[in-house]
Amino acid sequence: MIFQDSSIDCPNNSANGGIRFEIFMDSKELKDFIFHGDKVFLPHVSVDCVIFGFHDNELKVLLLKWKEGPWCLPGGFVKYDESVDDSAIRVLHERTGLRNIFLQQFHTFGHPTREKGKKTTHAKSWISKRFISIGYYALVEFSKVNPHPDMLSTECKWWDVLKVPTLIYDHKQIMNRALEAVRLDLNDHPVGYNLLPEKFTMPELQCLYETILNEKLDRRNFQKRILAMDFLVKLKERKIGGAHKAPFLYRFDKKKYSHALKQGLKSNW
Amino acid sequence: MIFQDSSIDCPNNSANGGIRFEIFMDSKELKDFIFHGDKVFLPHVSVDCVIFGFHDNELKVLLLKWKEGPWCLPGGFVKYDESVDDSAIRVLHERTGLRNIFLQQFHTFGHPTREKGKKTTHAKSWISKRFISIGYYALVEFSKVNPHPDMLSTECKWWDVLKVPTLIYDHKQIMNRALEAVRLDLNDHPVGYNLLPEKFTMPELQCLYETILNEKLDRRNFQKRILAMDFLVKLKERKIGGAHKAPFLYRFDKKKYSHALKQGLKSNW
DNA sequence: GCAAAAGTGTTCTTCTTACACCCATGG
DNA sequence: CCATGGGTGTAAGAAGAACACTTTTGC
Repeated sequence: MIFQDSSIDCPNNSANGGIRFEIFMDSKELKDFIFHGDKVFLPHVSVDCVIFGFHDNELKVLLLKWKEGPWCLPGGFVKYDESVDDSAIRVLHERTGLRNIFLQQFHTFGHPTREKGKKTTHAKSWISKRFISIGYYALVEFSKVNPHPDMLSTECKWWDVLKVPTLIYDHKQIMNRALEAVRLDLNDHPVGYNLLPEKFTMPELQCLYETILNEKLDRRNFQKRILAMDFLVKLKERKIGGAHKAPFLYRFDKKKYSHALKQGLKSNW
Repeated sequence: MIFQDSSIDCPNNSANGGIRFEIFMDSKELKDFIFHGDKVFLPHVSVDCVIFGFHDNELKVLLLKWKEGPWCLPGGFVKYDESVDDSAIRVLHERTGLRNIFLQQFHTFGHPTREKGKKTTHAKSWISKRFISIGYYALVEFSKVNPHPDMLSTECKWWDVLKVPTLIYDHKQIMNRALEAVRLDLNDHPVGYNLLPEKFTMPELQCLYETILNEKLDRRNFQKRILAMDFLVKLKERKIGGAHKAPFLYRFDKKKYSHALKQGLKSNW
């Protein structure tokens, strides 16, 4: 897994202050990109990011809508001197404004017909050629994201993973594969730090797990198991305001959480 | 995982009859490859294969030795109309003579300095440029392999994974990552079909697992657990000729084995 | 006061681990 | 005959699954 610094903290994520969206805004830059992008980016290699968030008890995925076109995953290209991981980090920052995101490479998609129906209006451009795409998934805190379309898109918004529309090329497969990867990773890595607010309740955490797994879990067993993993701190406070009995708040123990992330856990949901 | 046809059987693997090693043999072809390979292959993308075999109670890995150079993993490039998986399949066939091999993509390596010390005798050639490499591992039956160097190499031979020499670039890391991937896959996939002869004994299978995991396992518990997975068939015969009590022979139940491969198992070694 | 959600422990079952004795074979 | 490896089963411990009652709150 990748963290953009050694801490799991995200000190620069709050609000949008100081974030430079390094994207091309006008059509001159778009033309430059299409006709001269190969001066900057490696040909034939792209990065696609499946960005997951959690909101309203739904697992969300951030999608872009192409101008007069279908929806797709946020993606990008690899600069000549940039690592592939850094490309994914850059894409994530450009689309969400976030840094220090939990990012994981899960598969590389390289079938020659994966971009079926690719339009060839600029057939000679590097961009109309075949691309091999390296898939990453990210887990981000929904409320901190400022969705931002790229120069090819008009819209950038969250979709419920259960209701995503038709996606371009093989992007639906990529998304499903990312989901599988997240579910598998749930077995040996703690999840939640980047998906939940700082303080959260046990039922909220359980709902997150249930949503990712798309399956109901037993309340008592869930609590026992999560607490046994020993990376939560139970707070004195309860969440007030909701109907019904006020649940306790918890937060992650950053140190233990990081350790569990690196170390791995033995658990099967 | 990838099988080159729907069966896990390897009917074409025995001996070398009819295998066409599609490699370049003389220096004209080598020159063609260096200066015009980019007409055939995608630039900047390569495939590296970590080919594991099992022999003499050792986990082996197939390595190539470059002319006047270090050892490296067998690798190759992706043809313009070829899927990345097929490139790996092609590399495997060219180096081992085998088809229908168990092949698994495990990670893509894309750091810009991963090929540290890359020689630039043909600095203008596509081949001296930066490459992003897609890692595959393969599990093959040692005795059926006919190691075959490629046009850049003088030697192709098996090494004990515990004794591999210094490898070029980041190939040692790639190998170690492949080992991790195999060990993880051991948790939810049966292993052995492509590593052991058709008939084998329980101690042999256990030795395979112990070698992969680099850890001793309890004889009785191993047997219970493996048999509970229900993809072995116990034969009436025993293995004769060895010293000591003759152990029973087993074979894989092809149907159940394939099913377990697709379905996954729940097990933690 | 009632419906809906949250707090909390115990039992049963299953899986995992640890462990020992007898048997066959070659030298 | 003995050293070595192989065949086999059981008992204890750990982990997972199933499960119920009481409390709090808003309406």
